[in-house]
Amino acid sequence: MQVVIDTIQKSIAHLQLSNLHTMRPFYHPQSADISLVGVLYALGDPVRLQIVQRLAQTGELTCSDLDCSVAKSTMSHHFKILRESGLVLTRKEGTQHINTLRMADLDRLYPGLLAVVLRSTITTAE
Amino acid sequence: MQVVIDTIQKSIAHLQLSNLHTMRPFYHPQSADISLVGVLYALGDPVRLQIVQRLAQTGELTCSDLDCSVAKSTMSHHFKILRESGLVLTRKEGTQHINTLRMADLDRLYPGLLAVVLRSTITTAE
DNA sequence: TTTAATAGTTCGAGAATATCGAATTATCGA
DNA sequence: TCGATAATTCGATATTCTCGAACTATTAAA
Repeated sequence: MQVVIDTIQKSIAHLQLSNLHTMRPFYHPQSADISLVGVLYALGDPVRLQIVQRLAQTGELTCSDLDCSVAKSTMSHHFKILRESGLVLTRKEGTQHINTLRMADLDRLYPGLLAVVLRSTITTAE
Repeated sequence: MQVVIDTIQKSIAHLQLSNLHTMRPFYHPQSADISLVGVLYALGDPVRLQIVQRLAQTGELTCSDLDCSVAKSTMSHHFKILRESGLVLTRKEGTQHINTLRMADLDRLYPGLLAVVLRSTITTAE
């Protein structure tokens, strides 16, 4: 999956130049480049699913807002995958990175998907 | 994810005894044991997503009904994951294993999920 | 009843990905 | 400037994926 994403990113790298002026430090796919399989892949992990569910509740989250049963570096990795799959937007604010759900994009691309995921808000994060 | 599934399977193994008389050769989770994260994990692979999409179109599929760009053993592996996540039911018929979508179970557990997945039937199987 | 053919699984090795702790970068405040 | 905080990157180990080869099971033919 990662090799797939890498390939996609490389092939559309020139399109991302238009985002430079916004100074987002990380790669974020444009709406048109958010693939269903990539989103499902990102959601198919207990930790990441929980992140998304809590993001929907709280609106914003930083890496360390969670009671991390996993290491900090692993958390960073999970947020990277959420970001690069198009689920999450990360912006810098001081020393912390604030993440928000890309609700609008996702609802337009895959209407109902997040709704299903958020409906079962039982923390099935085993 | 696999370690998670293994743990679940082990912990509920005794419950599966009630299915013995149906002579299904493989592990199939009972409806109550189909987890959202497991389903999303199963769907988060290009090959498996395509399998599910084609299953919805054709109703039934065997391992070799697909133009496999992947090896036969890999295909078997993918069907195993679809089966053990609860997405697919596999029954033996002669020498072949016939797979069907567990539509009813999934629609009841996660209404709308398959609909979203099947709506984007553009074969985005990269 | 052998023999061969078909469908699928299992096994072992190498490639890819995940997880962790340690080291590094970046920003803010004293 | 010097720490403190937040998060990423790096290197090593562990898990998972993919493949071809070998194996099992079932059907059909000889």
